[in-house]
Amino acid sequence: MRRISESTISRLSLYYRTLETLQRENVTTISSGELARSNKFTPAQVRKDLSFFGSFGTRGLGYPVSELKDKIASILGLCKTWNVALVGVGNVGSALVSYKEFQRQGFIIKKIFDNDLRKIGKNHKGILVSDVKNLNMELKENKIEMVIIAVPSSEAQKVVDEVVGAGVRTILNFATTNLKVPENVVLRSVNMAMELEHLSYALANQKR
Amino acid sequence: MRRISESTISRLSLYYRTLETLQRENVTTISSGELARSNKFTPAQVRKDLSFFGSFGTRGLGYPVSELKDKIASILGLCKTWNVALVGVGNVGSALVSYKEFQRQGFIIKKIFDNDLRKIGKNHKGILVSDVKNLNMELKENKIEMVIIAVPSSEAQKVVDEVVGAGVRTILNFATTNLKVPENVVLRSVNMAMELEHLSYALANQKR
DNA sequence: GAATGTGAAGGTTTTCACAGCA
DNA sequence: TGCTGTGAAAACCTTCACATTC
Repeated sequence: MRRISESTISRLSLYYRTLETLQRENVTTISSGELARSNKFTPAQVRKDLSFFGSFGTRGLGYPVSELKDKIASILGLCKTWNVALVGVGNVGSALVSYKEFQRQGFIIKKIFDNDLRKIGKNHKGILVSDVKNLNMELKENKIEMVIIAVPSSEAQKVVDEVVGAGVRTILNFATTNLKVPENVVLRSVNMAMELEHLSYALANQKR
Repeated sequence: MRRISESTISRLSLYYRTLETLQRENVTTISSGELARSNKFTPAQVRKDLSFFGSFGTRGLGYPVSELKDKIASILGLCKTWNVALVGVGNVGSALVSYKEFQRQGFIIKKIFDNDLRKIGKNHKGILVSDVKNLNMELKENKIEMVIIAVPSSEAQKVVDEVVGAGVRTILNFATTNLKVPENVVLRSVNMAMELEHLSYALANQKR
């Protein structure tokens, strides 16, 4: 299969969300045009995106909401569950543990790590906080497939290196740093600073 | 000026971060090649990006670190400060208030709104929490330029409509919904669910 | 000699436009 | 008739390559 672009995946996420809503409203069929409108894309875009994965629609009619939703779920890997570990239980880490979307998407937080002695050994919303010193060993033992980095920027690269060393190949990063990972590791960063800079640019260049 | 692409703005953010580091290390000059290497871009890309805004380098030498940093800051609007309001002080909102990067980028949280009577009227890290009922009036009175939406998804569109109604044209959204805004409003969403779906896709399609 | 700044070339993504099917 | 699925065209973004400048 041809390599699928990042933007296509992002849009699939959005289609998925729209389809969830439609399903709740008992809509059974939707056209590329309507699906496009609710996300400000073009109908052709929607059809192209979907066409990379097969043909799910009926000519003259549109797409079956529930089937398409399931199909996208399977493309995005939302049917499976993944073993996740969180490193760092500060403000961000803490918010993440209570973030329901996580579970809903099949990301199960199995382990939490921190370096703060006051936190280690205690329970955090039902999950025991382990010493970050045992990271490597425990990641392997618990078959962790993804790690969330929510430590201060200054520590982030060190943690990433250990995580990669333990064989984890998918990382979600919340630190504001340029992290280096080998080719075969997927790293996505939720870079608030960058979002802010986009907004700042928009604000500064707004037509009045 | 030709419209600047989103990706160029994202990269400027990253260059900016690199330049900050270099300045701390007392490096005075940097070539497009070095700037590229530290972010996994190409030298040509760096030069193109910068060329949209002027010519800041010296042929045969490179770019002056401190000047280039300031120049990018001014492009991204980081020299100015913006009046910001936060709507919703749950897990996310709360984490945002303590997020230092915010202030550093010139986003000053002037107002916090919530609909929870237990929170209204109380102080939250030095900022008084107001009733979301007074949103429209208070946004105008305080000359708020940007609003952060950190309310449950079900409420988000309602809040956005009010915010837009009050004349705010820049919104940072943390709710997991497709929000609708008029053409002239800049909306950026920090969509965790989307990030997760990218990772989920990566995990599901990882070559073993 | 070394590195910028930039047209032109090369890629990738998006949109167009229409054949094909319900 | 109405809407999908898809090659082809257009738009957009990235890289190349070199003239230009220090």
